[in-house]
Amino acid sequence: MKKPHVTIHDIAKELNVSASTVSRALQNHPRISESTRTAVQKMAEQYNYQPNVAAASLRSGRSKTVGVIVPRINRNFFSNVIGGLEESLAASGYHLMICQTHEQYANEASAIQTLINARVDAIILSISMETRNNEHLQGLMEKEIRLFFFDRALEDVETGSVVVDDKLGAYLSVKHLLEQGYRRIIHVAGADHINIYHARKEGYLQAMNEAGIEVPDQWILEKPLMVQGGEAAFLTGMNLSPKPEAFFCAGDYAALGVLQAAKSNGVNVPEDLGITGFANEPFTAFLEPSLTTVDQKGGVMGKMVAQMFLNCEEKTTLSATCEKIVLQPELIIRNSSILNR
Amino acid sequence: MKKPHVTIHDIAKELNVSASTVSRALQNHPRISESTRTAVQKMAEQYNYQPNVAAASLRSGRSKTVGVIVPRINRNFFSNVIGGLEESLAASGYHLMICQTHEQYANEASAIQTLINARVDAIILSISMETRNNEHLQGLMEKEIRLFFFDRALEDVETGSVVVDDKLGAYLSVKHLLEQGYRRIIHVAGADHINIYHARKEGYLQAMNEAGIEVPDQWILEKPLMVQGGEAAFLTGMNLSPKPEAFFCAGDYAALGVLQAAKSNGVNVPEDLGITGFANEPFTAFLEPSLTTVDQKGGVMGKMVAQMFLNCEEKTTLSATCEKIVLQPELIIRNSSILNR
DNA sequence: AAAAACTGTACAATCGATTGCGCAAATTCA
DNA sequence: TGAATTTGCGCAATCGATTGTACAGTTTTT
Repeated sequence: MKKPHVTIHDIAKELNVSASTVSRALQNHPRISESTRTAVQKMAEQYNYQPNVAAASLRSGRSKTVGVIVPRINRNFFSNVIGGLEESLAASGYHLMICQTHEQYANEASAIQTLINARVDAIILSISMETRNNEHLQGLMEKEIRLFFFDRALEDVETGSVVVDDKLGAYLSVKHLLEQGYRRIIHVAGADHINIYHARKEGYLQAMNEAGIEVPDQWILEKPLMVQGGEAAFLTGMNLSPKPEAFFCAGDYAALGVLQAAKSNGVNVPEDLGITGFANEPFTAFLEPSLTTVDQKGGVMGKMVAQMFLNCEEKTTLSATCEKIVLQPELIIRNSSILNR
Repeated sequence: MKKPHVTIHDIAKELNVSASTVSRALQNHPRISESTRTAVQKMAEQYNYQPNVAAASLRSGRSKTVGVIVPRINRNFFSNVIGGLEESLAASGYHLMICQTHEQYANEASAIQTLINARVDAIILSISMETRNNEHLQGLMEKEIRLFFFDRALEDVETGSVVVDDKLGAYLSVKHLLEQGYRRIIHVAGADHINIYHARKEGYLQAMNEAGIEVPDQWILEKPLMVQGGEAAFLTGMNLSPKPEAFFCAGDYAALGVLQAAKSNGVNVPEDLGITGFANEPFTAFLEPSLTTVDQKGGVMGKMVAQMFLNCEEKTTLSATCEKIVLQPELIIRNSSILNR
């Protein structure tokens, strides 16, 4: 007893008008009389008519869906962004199609193909660690699919983006450490070719520079930003002499690694060693000591990208798509970096 | 310089055959000769032909997308499930369309409508806290859209589901507490009309029962499973006399609330009070003491639902869709529940 | 009053892939 | 050799919505 979907033809037949009139009435086309318009709309309501997106998409070439590509969907930051995107876009009748790259370029390229194939109206992308060029994005230009970056962006692609001011976040974090009295501050850095990690390093260097502190190369430890990377950084760093007084980590998991290593080596945090992270992962609030970190405003970021896309859709000008929004990060000061003296 | 998408007609023209031949060749239709088949496929490859999903969907009525509805996408468990789903389904050429309910029935109903409207091939659902009946699911039957539940399921709907054995998880957790020597164990429970929370309570009761412990009503505290709920439960529970010796919480955040309240009230964990949670949120490993909890196998669950759906797609029998898979949860024993005596 | 402009609607093509039907050529069978 | 079957492929309808064009009837302009 399958009830088929109601079509405009069903409505048309019921009202003795043509399907095109129904279509126009539903779009509030000016050339449809008030009376038939309301009649059609009432009938559509009554039958719970839902337009067939496939048909509309086929004809119009626009699918009312947006593709989202993230490294991993189950990272707190990314799922927050997706949450924000979903809220804003669903309100305007758009759907989300989600792909993960697992930080691999090949997956990213195939996700792009998949989404082109699905005729998405736009792609919202945060590039993988492996991504260093934009070859895989060429197809989008050819097919005139809009592209937006968030958080991790390729510098040389002219397109809209919403990022957080990573340099500022790092700067604030390091400045805070300096104000607390920590001087010899190690930076546990991420892969330098990713814009955000590069920017975090820059912020670190600027803060140190302004404080008149020379940063030797050994103070910058590029590591995988995971617990193990943090542990490794701790061991390497604590072998220096004089010993470092604080670690500014470009990621929370690395900071966690440093913290755990410090504890198991009998180093007191924050008294003997200050630690700050980056990302405001939920667990950071519950660590002991709780971890100072930088919030990247994932939800807000998602909403802003959505808004940027929706703006572009309204004015059909395909230009003006390359607005670049930079959000202010928020330094969240917790116990891992507070020296009471 | 927009390059339009390549269609079967382009390929047909190039090879001087008809579009239908191209279509059949690409589907390995038996009535197409080996030679033209390979010629078509080679040409399709060369032109990087991608079928237009909208057109295929319109004609065939199947969209090659699956709708997923979760309470919140940025909860660790749900994003793990989605990750698992995405991996398995992408491999078979399916896309995911994701909606969140924010635990509200109205949102769930409208998400269903949205997905019906998008002509998804199936809907994979974990119901919201507010959902108590299946009225909003009726439309799916009429439209013959397959439905699968994961984790949170409605008992009275005949459809496939993958859940974790919540009762067992709770049982194992409470049994572990009992083996450690804790006797007066409070249960911080979730809303009882949700199958999973009901099952966790049952597991608790069974373990207590087997240990010959009578559970007075006051030991079961139904609270919102968040930090505040845990704090409230701690305060209520510790007012009992004799004082409880452990808290088994139906959620990790509630357990965190209990833990924090215990600490700020000078109650030592695990010496004076054992605590266990449920869900294996990432932060639980980093608490002090680290929190004993139950892992729900989110990634595996996602993969299994995906597999169940794919199996149904193969054999076009619309029956046999109501297989019910129950996964074994894993008790993760950490420091918050270990009494060394 | 004739011409011009506007209103309201229908017709039909279109988007791209799928598929039932039909037909000719090739092959098998009697 | 003629009939029956099989093979290979094209034609044309179809899915449902959109949209340019046409056209009759009305209203406005000159």
